[in-house]
Amino acid sequence: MVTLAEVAQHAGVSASTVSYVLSGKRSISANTRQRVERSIRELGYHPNAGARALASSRSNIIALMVPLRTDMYVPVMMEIAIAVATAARTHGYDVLLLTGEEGPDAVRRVAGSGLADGMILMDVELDDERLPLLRATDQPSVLIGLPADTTGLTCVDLDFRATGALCVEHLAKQGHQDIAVIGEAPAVYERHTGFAERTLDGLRSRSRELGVRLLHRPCDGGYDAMAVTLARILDERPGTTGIIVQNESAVEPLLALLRQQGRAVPEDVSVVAICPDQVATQASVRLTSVAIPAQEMGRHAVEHLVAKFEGRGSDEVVLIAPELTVRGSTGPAPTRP
Amino acid sequence: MVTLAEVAQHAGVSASTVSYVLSGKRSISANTRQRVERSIRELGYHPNAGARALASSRSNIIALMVPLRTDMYVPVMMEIAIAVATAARTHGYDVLLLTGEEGPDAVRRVAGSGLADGMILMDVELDDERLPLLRATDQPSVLIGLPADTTGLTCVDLDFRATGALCVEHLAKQGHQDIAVIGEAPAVYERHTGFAERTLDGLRSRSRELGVRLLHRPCDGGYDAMAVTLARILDERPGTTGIIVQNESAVEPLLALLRQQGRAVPEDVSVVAICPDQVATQASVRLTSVAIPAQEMGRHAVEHLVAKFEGRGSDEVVLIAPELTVRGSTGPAPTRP
DNA sequence: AATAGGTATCGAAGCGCTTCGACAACCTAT
DNA sequence: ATAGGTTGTCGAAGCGCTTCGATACCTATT
Repeated sequence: MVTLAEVAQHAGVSASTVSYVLSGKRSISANTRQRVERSIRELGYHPNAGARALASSRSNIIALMVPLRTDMYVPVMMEIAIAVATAARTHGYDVLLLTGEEGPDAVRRVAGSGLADGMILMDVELDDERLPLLRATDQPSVLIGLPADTTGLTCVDLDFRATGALCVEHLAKQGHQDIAVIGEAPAVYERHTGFAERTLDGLRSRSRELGVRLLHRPCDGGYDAMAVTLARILDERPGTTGIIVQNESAVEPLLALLRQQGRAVPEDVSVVAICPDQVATQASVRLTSVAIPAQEMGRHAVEHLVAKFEGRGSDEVVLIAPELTVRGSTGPAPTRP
Repeated sequence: MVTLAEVAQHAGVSASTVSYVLSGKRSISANTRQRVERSIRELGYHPNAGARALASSRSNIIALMVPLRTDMYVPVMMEIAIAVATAARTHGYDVLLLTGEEGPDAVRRVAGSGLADGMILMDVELDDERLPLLRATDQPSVLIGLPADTTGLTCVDLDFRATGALCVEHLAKQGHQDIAVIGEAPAVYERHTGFAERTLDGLRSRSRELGVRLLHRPCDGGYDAMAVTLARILDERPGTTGIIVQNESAVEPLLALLRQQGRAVPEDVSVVAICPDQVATQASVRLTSVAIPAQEMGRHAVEHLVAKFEGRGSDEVVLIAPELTVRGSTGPAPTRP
């Protein structure tokens, strides 16, 4: 392993000079800089991460806590994780992957050991058990998702309330009076996951304002669960003409079932999905949808965290405005025979 | 931040004694050990990761390189990543998430900086550009996936060759003579991804042995691509009665299309999928499938890597035997009218 | 001509831990 | 009673880096 000292010797300067070339924290003459850089290249020098962390008390690592669960939005989670990792690299940080397995203790461990300079938490619940710990340490952090109480926290999320409202609006504008919402798995609501409840909130209040009828039913993914859920919905509200789906793994089963029952999309039923664009465009019907901006969320989270590291941070809630893309699955409500 | 020295003082022992209590590398009297452990608890001490890494030249971190691409198997990748992270924790390691973004340089950077003690590479191509670098460093590593040349490498993978063979066998045994294979996206084959080619290999050689006709077509995910691919297949081989799918995002579109064309599964067409169990059980038809054992692969990879750290490692290729689970999507070939 | 202010570099201290050799203190077998 | 072995503990030396004065030189100002 090549060390700083070896580079210094090779370049004929002192170790501190090499360090300053690397960090740019003091001015170095062009001549010296070039000599040092050349030595670094020739020797194939890489600074030792541990030594660096010890001396500077900064690890240049961001911890990312992803949920262990696999009952929802897996591809989105993955996309966010990759976006975080990629964005972090552009700021000179690496990402440490923490699973839910360890629970809240992971927060303590990471903060205590100086393993990471800060952390990003995904899949935050409304009353998340990690939050008290987070507030207790002075560990800089950013949440992806919105807890009930955001005081003293920085959060990034899609504005799910607005998303719900937007979906209802779009359908109402086309004359749909009876709208059904196919939601996430029941477990997601039982956990009081922020985004699910907020979406529901937006859906309900906007439909109240617009005077349309709304029926919400949670639904596990998969064909069978969807079949049961859809049957119940149509039983309870036979006049349903608009459906909003917020569950990736229910999308395709829903479309298959509607097709099978001879209900045409969008002639008989309009469908709006809340899902990644990839799902919306690859479905058997091009779905009108509100996208989950995974990339953007990951990027924002990293940028806010890095800002905090540099002292320019502020506690703030960043809600990304939803965008509804009209594709082929929505149209005017059929006129009642 | 509490330090070792503070713990030592609090417990009335020397720093080295505390260190030995922590590492267990020298015997410590029960009395002393308890006093030290008590002090650790009372002070809320966490060893500093950087200092530890510097002094011991072990970081207790495993680097995991995931592909950046999102054109295939995203949920599987995520599942493997989580399995790796979880398994790593049980051995006292954390996981650093590296994306493909940085390319092969990441290998150099991680190896050079001592950031990680070893690395796990996912999504290995047959002739992967990271491999020469990996062989050049003495960085312990494990691949998930199989390159063309495995000398000096440790690899873990599902035996995709056997998987292909198994699928053909199952269909042939039921009397299917004309089998179509719906493969991964063309890009996957162009990249020479090991698993895709190996599967194909197994499919081809077994079908040759069994004397059944096999038609392989790559296919991008999504409904439209699937529609085109299926039409071509049925055009070219109208007598096709067995279909093998190796592309998660083609599964549901395929089933929808078959349904739409009035081809019953499994009465008219038998379908075997190569996909995670979750997909197979949640599809609109319970799919006979060969599962991708993501958990097992992640766990194996970590265990082999840890074994290498401890000097018990060996270069070896671990192929996990495929298991075909019969569900409702396969049956005897229809007798030709 | 003397001084102030920059700029470029060095030396040394120290970050918090691991680990090696030393050494008491005790036990056991002669 | 003594040599030889254990066992438990300590002190000190570093691991490779950052960073804080200090210093030496150079240019601009009075």
